[in-house]
Amino acid sequence: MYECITCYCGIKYITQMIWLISRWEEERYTDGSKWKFLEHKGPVFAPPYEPLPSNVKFYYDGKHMKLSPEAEEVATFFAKMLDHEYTTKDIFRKNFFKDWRKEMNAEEKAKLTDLKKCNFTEMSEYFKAQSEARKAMTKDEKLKIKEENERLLQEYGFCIMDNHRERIANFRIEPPGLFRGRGDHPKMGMLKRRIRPKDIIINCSKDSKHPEPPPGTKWKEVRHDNKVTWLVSWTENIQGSIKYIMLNPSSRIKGEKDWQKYETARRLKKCVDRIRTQYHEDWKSKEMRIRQRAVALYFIDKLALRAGNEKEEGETADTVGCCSLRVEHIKLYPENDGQEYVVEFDFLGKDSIRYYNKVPVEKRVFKNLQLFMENKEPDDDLFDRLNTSVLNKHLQELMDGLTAKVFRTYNASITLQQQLKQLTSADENLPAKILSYNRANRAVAILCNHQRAPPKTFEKSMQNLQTKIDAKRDQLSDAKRELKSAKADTKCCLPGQPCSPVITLCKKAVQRIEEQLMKLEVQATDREENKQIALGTSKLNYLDPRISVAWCKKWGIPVEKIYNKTQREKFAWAIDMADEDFEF
DNA sequence: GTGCAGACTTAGAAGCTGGACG
DNA sequence: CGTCCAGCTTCTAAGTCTGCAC
Repeated sequence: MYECITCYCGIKYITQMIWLISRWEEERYTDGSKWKFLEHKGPVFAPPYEPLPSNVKFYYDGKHMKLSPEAEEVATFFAKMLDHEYTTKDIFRKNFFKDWRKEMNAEEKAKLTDLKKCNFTEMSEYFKAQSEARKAMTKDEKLKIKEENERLLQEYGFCIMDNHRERIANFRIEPPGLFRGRGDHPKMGMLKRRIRPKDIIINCSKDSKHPEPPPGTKWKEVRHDNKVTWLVSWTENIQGSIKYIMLNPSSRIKGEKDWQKYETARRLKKCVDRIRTQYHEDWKSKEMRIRQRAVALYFIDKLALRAGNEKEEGETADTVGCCSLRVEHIKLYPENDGQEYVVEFDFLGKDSIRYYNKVPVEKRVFKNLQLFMENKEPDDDLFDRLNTSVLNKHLQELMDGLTAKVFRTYNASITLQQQLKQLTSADENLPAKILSYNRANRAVAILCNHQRAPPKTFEKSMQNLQTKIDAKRDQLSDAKRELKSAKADTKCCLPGQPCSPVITLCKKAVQRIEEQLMKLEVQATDREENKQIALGTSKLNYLDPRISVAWCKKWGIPVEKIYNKTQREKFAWAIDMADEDFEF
């Protein structure tokens, strides 16, 4: 018996033949519909607020004060974050206090006027104790919770879309709390409201069994829009944007889209030379807007910058992408460290991650940049005649489906392919090949500027690893010594004659330890090189998985070595279809 | 063109867990 | 058998891009 591998329906089949036509080859809709049938159970709401036990006290100006449940709940959000840097930031505190006051009753409002006089430490201690208690639970208790989670997952975590039972990505509604923006976000600390059934729009097919709202409540709306893929939506109160519940990356609908994305990038591969020639030409255009477009496109292509949409000032952190670069974000050096025409980039990109890079550029680009910056203030737009919509309209004319982000996908994937070719050598063993893979992955992560905060435990874990390596070295020299003495003892290990069993054993031991040592050393190198670089984002979003699958097949590397279970599920389509000669 | 809503992808951090290790 | 931490999972913010109204 074979269980269905194309979704989570659990149907058992007698033969595997059924998958000769895999789900990736099922017929696709041509009219813009995303599905014909959609049935699900709706979202899981955040658990209701549980008031604190009466012995956990809040103090204002040193004096105990009993808070109303509404005010108390918001206070606990702050208390839970007390150890976080956020709560020391002025904007966070100001926003929090303003929103907290809105939840207070008249009496509280009159009394609580200064956040500095609020003492949340007992609350904070209480939550810490709770989390300790959770950790200290018995196996049985933990198992119970696990089973309950599993039950919830089985009931709410799946939907039926067309003929498949699909996993839902985020079936739980975001619980209320304090907004944590990234970087210098002007709204950090604001209260994220609790979402109620009357905020929720349900999307499902007419002929499905509609999800029921909790007893005594109503949905905002139930609609049947098969031109979109979401199951549930609501409007969030911080930015007023819409949030969605959608399917897991393993689903047909996400997988097909992902596949399509890489196919678009492969089409770019076929015409990228032509496009490059054209923008080189356009640097000479007599129209300023065309020159700006051409220089911006050059950056997007060469440096894998994001498009850079305009953002509403004061609503979000001040971050930029290519089209929204300002004069203050670049510096020009006619000559720098022996190189000519160097541009220094220094700006905050998505998630307020700093992009810093010094790159030599063509003379024409350099001269154009000088021209664009003439008579401008530091906070003026570098490309004042350009925005993402103009740029994307132009790209659309160059190739069907071409937008700025396709360049990132294309350059990431082509870099991986080329790096793998360059770095993999046939005579290396498995750990070394995997190191090569990670290095190729790393080259892409650096190109895309995927950074992470160095893990808090980095230094320590590096030290631990070094200790292990030292121990392994000692072990190796011991093993070698033993081998030597074994040889001396038996004397005869003549050519052509089998060694004594003792010697064979010793030799095997040495070999095994050498391999273990090698593995540890490789691990140390890998980790050191990875200190501030995040590989996950590029692996998940930019690298055509078929390149990796082909590489694995070519070198006989089990795909599990580079993709964990979740990743294999997401990339099932690629694992299904790529053979070792796949070329991006 | 511009502004905005909407839908969807991309992103790093936080939280959790299971397997290695003493 | 308990501890610890790396790797995985979850979370949700922050982008991109399209389409529509004016």
